[in-house]
Amino acid sequence: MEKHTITIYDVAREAAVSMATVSRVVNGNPNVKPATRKKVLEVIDRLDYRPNAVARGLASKKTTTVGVIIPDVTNVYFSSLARGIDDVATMYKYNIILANSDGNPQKELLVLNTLLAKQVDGIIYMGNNISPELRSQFSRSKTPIVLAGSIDDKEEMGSVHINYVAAVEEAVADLLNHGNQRVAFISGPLSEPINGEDRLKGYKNVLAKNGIDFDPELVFETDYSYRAGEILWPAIVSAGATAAFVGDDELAAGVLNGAQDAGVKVPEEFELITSNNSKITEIVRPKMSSITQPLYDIGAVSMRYLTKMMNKEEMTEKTVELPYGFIKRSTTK
Amino acid sequence: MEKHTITIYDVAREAAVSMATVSRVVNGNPNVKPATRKKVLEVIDRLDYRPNAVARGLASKKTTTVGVIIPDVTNVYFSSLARGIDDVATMYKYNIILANSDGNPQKELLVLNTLLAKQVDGIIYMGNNISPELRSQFSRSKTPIVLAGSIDDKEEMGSVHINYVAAVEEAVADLLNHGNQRVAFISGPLSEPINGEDRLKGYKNVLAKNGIDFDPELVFETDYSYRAGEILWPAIVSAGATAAFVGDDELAAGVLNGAQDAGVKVPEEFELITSNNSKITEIVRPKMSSITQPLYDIGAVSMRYLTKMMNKEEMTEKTVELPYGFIKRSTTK
DNA sequence: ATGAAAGCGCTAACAT
DNA sequence: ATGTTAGCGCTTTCAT
Repeated sequence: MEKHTITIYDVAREAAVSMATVSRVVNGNPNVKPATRKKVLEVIDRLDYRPNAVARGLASKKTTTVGVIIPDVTNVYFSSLARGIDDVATMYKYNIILANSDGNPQKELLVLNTLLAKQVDGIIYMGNNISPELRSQFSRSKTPIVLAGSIDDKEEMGSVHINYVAAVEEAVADLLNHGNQRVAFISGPLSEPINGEDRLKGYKNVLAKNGIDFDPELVFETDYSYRAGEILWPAIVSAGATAAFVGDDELAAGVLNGAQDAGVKVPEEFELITSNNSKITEIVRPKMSSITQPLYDIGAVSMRYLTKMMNKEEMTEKTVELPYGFIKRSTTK
Repeated sequence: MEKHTITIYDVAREAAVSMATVSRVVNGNPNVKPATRKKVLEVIDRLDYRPNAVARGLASKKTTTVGVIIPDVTNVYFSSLARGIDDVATMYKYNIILANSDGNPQKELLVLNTLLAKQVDGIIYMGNNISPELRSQFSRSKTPIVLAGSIDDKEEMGSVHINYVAAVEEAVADLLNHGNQRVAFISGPLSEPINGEDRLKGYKNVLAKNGIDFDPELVFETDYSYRAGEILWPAIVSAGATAAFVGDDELAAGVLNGAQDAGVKVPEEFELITSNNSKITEIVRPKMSSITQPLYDIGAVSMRYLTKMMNKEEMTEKTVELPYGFIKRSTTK
């Protein structure tokens, strides 16, 4: 005999109460006499009853799960955010559905749709380029959404991140102060607002502040891989750069090793500052100086922000800006 | 006026058919006249109808989501597996609920329960130490489970991984062939079967095969962090080791840098082989020789295996063993 | 090929 | 404090 899955009904029958009462004790509703609560709890335990979250979700219209759109879990930058997200999600009794998008607009759209179909209570989006279609889908859906570690150039959506403009200004200023006249700006796609808007703006700002002309030859647009950085050295040399700001750690590690493999002394002959202070910065030699971002916290705060939205609390600010820092290691003088 | 969410009922009414028919076209049931199918599809499009996956799940008892228990997404080893899992999950129309456990038995139990409450169709477990309680919960539940990149010393559950014993044998044999008489065995907790059983067995096997006595002083049990490796050097020196097999890449990077920071020439004075061939192996200098494991594939195959279990297909083997390899870089002669 | 109707397991008024 | 009952939105026999 196949023993059927036991339901709230079974518990009610065994405990000689109504389903409503069982539901109340399961949900911690205070309107239950201690004696009955105890009785119900015993039956639940005896029958090893586990509430069916799907049925619950259908009846209550809340699934206690949130969707997380991530470019690639394999990338420490994103996985650090994801960890922060999951930890506070757990804290608030939520689970996360994690979906990789590769930053591909098509996949993002697809993923968003299945997430909405699954009735997630909220969504956290990571990615640096919100396509127009995605944006319109976002605004059309009434599901709360927050951007983690990403910026919305249109500033329409809730988001948490650091002040990238100011962080880069500070980093490049340091390089300038060491006497470098030609500082390279190395980043991922400039089409991504975080690079093309914020970081580049910070770079131009300090240059202007120091009376140095902006030279397009010093900006290197590439992809985020280690390899991309490694092969960049010849180009950097011919541009005459003596220092560089790099927008990604893996990329920076590539640049660093590329330079050293070419016999260049770091930081004596070439200085470098990277952006994310991930583990890699301490694993390479010399260890890399870096802007510090509270990655875990960005994820955690994003999720916390989302819980507030899901509770329909009033949000004072659309954007929450977390503090960044700067750690000097050995790739800068 | 609040416009209510549109349901299958709305579509049925607008298309002048029954809900059953709408359900059929949505689910690709062939028993629908092309004309009606077309009509329904048009209405679906016009109304922008999206099937509610929760309701579907309740009615069909399948949620098309699988749970993934992961020690820490932030660790590339695991995130690589996760990526493989997600990719094939997507391929088969599943989503994954990702939950971090920190390898903590308590959390694992908690997570497993909420996963089961959410009625996931299957579970993929990563972790190196299945507690007795967890094991009993696993076997009690009728939800399919597979272990990814983990071994089950009891061999009761489906799992996919490489042959750790053989891989270590080969790695250490190489070190021995280079004339090293004292090869250190450095790994995470020996309480984890993958270390204490498999890897250590491989280590002992080659030693025996080469007529070398096993010396407990040469086995270093520590945790998986970079830092743990970095501070290990003095101990390695006093044990008189001239080479080492290391069970984790971050740990290995630490050992490598610790040695070099102490002025030791690698590989001339000290050789090292690591285990996971993650990005880190190429980022440190010298680049590390490593056992190669198809991490992404292990994840992918695990998920594929799970889909088969969920379809109740007959599995010939409980365990699927993927091929490992070996890549010589510059930390070995 | 299509429809009618009975659930799936639970929550949330509403009533008592 | 507790019970009754009507859904939640869909799938799935069973008829026709």
